[in-house]
Amino acid sequence: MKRNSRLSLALHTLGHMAGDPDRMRTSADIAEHAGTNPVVVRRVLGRLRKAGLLDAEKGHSGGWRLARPPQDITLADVYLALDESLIATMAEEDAPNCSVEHALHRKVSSVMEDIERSLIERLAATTIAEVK
Amino acid sequence: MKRNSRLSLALHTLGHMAGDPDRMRTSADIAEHAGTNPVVVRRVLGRLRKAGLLDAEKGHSGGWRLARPPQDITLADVYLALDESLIATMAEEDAPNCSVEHALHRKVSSVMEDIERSLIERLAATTIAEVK
DNA sequence: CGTCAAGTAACAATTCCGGTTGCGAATATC
DNA sequence: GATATTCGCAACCGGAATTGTTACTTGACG
Ligand code: FES
Ligand code: FES
Repeated sequence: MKRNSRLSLALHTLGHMAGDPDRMRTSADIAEHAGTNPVVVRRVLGRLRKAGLLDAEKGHSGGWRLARPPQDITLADVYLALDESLIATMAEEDAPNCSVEHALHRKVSSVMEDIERSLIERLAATTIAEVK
Repeated sequence: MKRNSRLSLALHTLGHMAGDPDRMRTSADIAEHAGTNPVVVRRVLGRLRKAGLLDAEKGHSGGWRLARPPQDITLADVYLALDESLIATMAEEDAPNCSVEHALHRKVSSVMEDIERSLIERLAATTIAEVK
């Protein structure tokens, strides 16, 4: 349901980087490769940097590089770094007095949490070094 | 203004209806109960009608009613009737020549499909008669 | 025939997201 | 030190999607 190209961009870039981990790439290079804008690249990759997946350096010969060996970065790491559940969360409780609404919310939320856990488990089984 | 308030509205209404299945409710009643607009209600419930979950009748003493006993309507029925996956689908393939993108897409899509199946399975285990 | 309610189309308001521009901060090269 | 390069960040624009609203048509009931 989510219309989000951020995960695609992040995975694509990391998958590319995994093929030559020592090379430094600028946001302009990455943007051209991915068909988007350097600022968008920095927005997305910035979250991966804060999560410790990437390092960024400014100035001449600066750019982006993997912060860890590619076989130590799983798809779940990327998913969690972006902090945007692909699983829709239920709306918050509006009518706390009604048992129907309460039971529904609890039920659906519980299912969603299980599903999200399961998704992360599945994503954690693959590293970006395996997707080339 | 939450994205995806349709499922909430649908489940809330059906849960309410399950408590007194024979009573006929107008979209105006339902809208007031749910804090929204009658047209919105008809939009959402119309999908459930097309899926065979609800019956609607026009004119005097018309309105909405469950088409089946509440214990025969599962949360999965509602979810599928609305046809809006809570699970994000991967973007389309843009670079068919690149093995990295292709492998990524296949991997993530496969995980997502499994997760969606699992979600429907979980939702199918609960009927709207059980959430009161 | 008159009333009520669903069905539907059209439009406005809101939100979300990617794209874009601009500028400041940091760092390498000269 | 001056200059060029690159990230960081804030602000804004434009398109897409969703919800709310108005208005009208269709059909059923008394
Ligand atoms: S890694 Fe980008 S198109 Fe192949
Ligand atoms: S508030 Fe609607 S069924 Fe309780």
